[in-house]
Amino acid sequence: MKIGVLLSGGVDSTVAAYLLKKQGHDLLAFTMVNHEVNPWQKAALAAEQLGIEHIRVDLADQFQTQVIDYFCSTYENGQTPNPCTVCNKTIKFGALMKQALTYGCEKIATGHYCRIGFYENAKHCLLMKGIDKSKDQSYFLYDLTQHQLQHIIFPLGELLKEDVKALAKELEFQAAGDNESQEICFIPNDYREFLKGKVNDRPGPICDEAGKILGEHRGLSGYTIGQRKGLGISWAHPLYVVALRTKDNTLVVGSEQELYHDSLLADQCNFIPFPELTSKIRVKAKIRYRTPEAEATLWPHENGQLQVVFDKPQRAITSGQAVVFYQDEILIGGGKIISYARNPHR
RNA sequence: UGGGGUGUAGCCAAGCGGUAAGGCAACGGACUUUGACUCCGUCAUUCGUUGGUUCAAAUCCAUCCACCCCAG
Repeated sequence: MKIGVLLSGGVDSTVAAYLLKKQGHDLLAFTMVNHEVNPWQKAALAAEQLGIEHIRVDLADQFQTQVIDYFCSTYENGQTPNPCTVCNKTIKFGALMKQALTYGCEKIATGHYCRIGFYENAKHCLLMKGIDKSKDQSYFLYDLTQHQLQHIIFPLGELLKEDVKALAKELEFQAAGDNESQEICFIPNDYREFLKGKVNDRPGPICDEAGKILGEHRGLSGYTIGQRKGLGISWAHPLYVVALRTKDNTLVVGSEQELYHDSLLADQCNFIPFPELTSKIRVKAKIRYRTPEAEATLWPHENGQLQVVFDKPQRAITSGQAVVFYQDEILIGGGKIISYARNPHR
């Protein structure tokens, strides 16, 4: 089979490509050029080591409008963006996949720790967690469509990260010694620096919920719900960001206890095994990557929105982030958090 | 210039004669394909000043300084 591999040159994508090649597939590597920081050299080196043809796809413009502009405007609105989910949907498994398909590839492979399942005679796909639960990246893919999933292969879905790492080392891949940390791919280090001049915000007051002024913030885009570091306020107990009020440019802080809420509202929802939610269902929901799943009930809401009611209050529900729903291994769907709320069904 | 009170790290603060707790903040690291959280580590040779008592003082005494409160 002719397969396009999305190659970054890191451990995961390199090993993914290697495994497919070993299986005898006809490979073509694709690396996108997005902005400033790009791993082109690294990817090129990996492709050379793998002995596969490498194609560079310039997606800088699309990346700018779809991901970076979204990133900045979300911060400007007092929300916290999740660029990876957007990039996966519109760039990696969007524009880049489209390109790869024009080269005659039947499938696209990446180094994600996820699995694809099938049902109804392989007419429909399921997105499932990777076997390695500590590395599972399905969260970032909740917004993919059936069409996208049908063209995807995840060679690492059945593997453990440590085995992948060991294999990379054994094969003497250049990336073998790389550390995990990626941060935001288009931002070298500090996202706050990156936003300077791109986001229109200014210093303002830091208050508690009673309105008492405790300090000054450096612009709301530098903060997110649940954040503790960087407030610069010494208090009897740690203070956390509880709300970003754009209307009066105020950062509201409070105690940890004030971060817990048992319900949220989401929109722009996507469901993978079925087109839409028509009645309530029980799921396990994740309100952010690397937070344990929590028992919850999903209720259809007006305007295609969704009410998520947790059995137990969740910490720091943040608008702009993705909520993703699971039933066992299967990713049911997800949406974008608009707000937290009081449980209306209690 | 009468009376009372307080002065311990950037902030709050324990200590009350035996050789400087803790919290917050900050900084560093770990974790991490978002932003966070979390975790680990670092952070006063010194207790407003200067003297004195004592084997030993942040702790007792005196002095001066600063700030606060009440009276004028």
